[in-house]
Amino acid sequence: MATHNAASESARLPKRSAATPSVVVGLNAVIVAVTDEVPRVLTISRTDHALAGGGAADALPFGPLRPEQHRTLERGLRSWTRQQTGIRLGYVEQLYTFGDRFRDPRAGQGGPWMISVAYLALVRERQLAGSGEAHWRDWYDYFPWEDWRSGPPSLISQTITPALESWLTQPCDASDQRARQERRDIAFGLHRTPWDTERTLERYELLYEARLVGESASDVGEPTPPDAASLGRPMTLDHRRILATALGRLRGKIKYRPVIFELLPPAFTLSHLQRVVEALAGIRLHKQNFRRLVERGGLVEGTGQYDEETGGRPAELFAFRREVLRERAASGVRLPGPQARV
Amino acid sequence: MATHNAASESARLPKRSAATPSVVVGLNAVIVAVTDEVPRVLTISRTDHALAGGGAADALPFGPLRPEQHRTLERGLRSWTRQQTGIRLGYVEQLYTFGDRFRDPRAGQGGPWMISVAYLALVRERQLAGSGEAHWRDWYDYFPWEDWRSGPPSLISQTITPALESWLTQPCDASDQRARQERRDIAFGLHRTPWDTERTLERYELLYEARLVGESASDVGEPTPPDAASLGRPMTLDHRRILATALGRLRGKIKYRPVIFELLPPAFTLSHLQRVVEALAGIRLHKQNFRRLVERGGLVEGTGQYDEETGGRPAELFAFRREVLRERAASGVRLPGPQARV
DNA sequence: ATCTGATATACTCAATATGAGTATAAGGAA
DNA sequence: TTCCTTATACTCATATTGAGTATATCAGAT
Repeated sequence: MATHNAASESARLPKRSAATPSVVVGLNAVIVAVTDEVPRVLTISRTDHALAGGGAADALPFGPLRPEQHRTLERGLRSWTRQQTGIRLGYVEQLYTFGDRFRDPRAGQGGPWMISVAYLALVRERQLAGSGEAHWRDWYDYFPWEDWRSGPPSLISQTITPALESWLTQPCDASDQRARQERRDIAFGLHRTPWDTERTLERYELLYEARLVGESASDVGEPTPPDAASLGRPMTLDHRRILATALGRLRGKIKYRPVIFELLPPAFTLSHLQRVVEALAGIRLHKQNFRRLVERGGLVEGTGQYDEETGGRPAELFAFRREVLRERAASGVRLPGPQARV
Repeated sequence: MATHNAASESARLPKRSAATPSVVVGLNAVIVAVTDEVPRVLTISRTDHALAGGGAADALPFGPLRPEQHRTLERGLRSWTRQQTGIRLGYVEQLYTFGDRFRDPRAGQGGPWMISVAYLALVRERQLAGSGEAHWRDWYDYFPWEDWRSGPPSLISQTITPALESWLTQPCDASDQRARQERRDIAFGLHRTPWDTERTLERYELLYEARLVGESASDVGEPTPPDAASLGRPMTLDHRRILATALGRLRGKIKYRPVIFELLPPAFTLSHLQRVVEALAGIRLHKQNFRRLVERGGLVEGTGQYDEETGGRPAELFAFRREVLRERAASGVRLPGPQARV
């Protein structure tokens, strides 16, 4: 079940090709797995010359497109990923193409421009090989404000809201202030606005714009802001922005396409399924209703086998029903609003 | 309301930058407007040297990224569009990056590789200036099987289904045959499978793979297939594939984000709104329920003014409620299943 | 004036879906 | 056995949907 672009990519000759300067295309992978109720992303720690002081920072698996080797963008991505992490990707979907913010500091203004095509990949296991610099990390290490499974994170009320308060009042223009306030309320679910699990990118971009995360300062050569340490691990360049995009996309996608099963073994209990969904969505769900949804929706079928390791009554093992791809409609896992833990 | 990447693009230096060959990045725009219940897309007719025989074919507005001029991908796109069509784009969102299928026939194997970043743009008016080769065209000219507003198109039962039947039986392997049949049924809503308005790309790709559309033959240098004339206007290279992607994405998006208002004037009647949604979705909707959905959902508010030109009882003019962006959730126009015309 | 044919808008009603439970079943450990 | 744990079944009020019917208000014909 790869992306739909397997045989569908393109190009077109420019009218004045002689004048067109070259661009380097980078391929980035956000590789996601869920184990032990923790959504993990594969990152690579290596010294980053682009950072002031040459400090180490996490990066996504990355490599430039090599037209002479890679037959397609996606193949190029798979090849780089295998080289750097040892993982053979299964489900892959294109996320977004990022293109204008960073020119490489070493290359200067005359160097080639880089755009990067980011992909989201979902994997089951977490075997790691490759260069040894690759690590699985809890993605809430990068976005601690996104995990509401134990209720609203105190980080939001303690740190983020106050810090944004001063950002709000920066512009003297009253209408700009109102616009900022509205953005903040929508993004962080303040003032009667509900928390929207999918607005991950909006939230990260707001924090970036307010100069609260590490990257926003280092991008312009300023010192690290005071709250940056509590606002998640920083990443190289804009990789955290790419990660935020991936998180939001995945949270949205599990609601209407059965991609969640790409993260699960062939047989699983309904509780296991629910815990994986909750890990990704960052909220708790009502157990009985979740079962009803998933069973009535025909997403799964019982296998007749049982998992005895649950610590209580044994749970039946279920399997994904592939026929659901035909029956369509909302063949994902619908999520209700967040639910506080009892 | 531009895309969320306004200040969010990226790059990363390759490990071995010396060895990295250059790639040319093309920018494509799918510009959509709806007038008189017809969804239209802006295309450019010009002689296409890439086609065998140098025949003319429709193309999407296109231009290569010029790093020295364009500060971002999106700005490059806006600039090319304005040059070629005279249109200043408003709402723009990135669609997909296509990358592997076509190398330019003129450039040969040694030439630069092209990838193209496609965007979807929604506009209100349809003023045209520019080079004079730009035309607004009914997008169902390109996808005649996608318009179900007058019931299931006879094209599907008369032409497509029989033609796919012979494609089905080509592979001798029985399991391949079953897989093809399932793909066909899901894509075209055959055999108790419902018609899914969003599977536009799957449908086009199926027809392409079955060598029924003009492009699939000309891409491999074969003569035009017999049914190609009835299966929609062909386009240059893979532009029709890009268009199919755009159509599917837009059909999906109007269900959960209020982008539809980008296509409407500031004040509109509910019937007008409904006709625009129907034009895009390609299906008819139940009028009373549509009103209820849109009003109860708080998407619009009455202006107190009336349109007297309806031919019946005057209709109130409504305006989009921007506050809905805060209230979120399903702030689009939900679509039920298709409904046959009476 | 009023009838006809439009379209717009209001209201009804059954079927279904959802949110939030309670009740019962089946394991292990004390 | 009792208690604790997790799994699964069932209930029920409320909200949402699909599919109508009923009424309002215009233009133009009779």
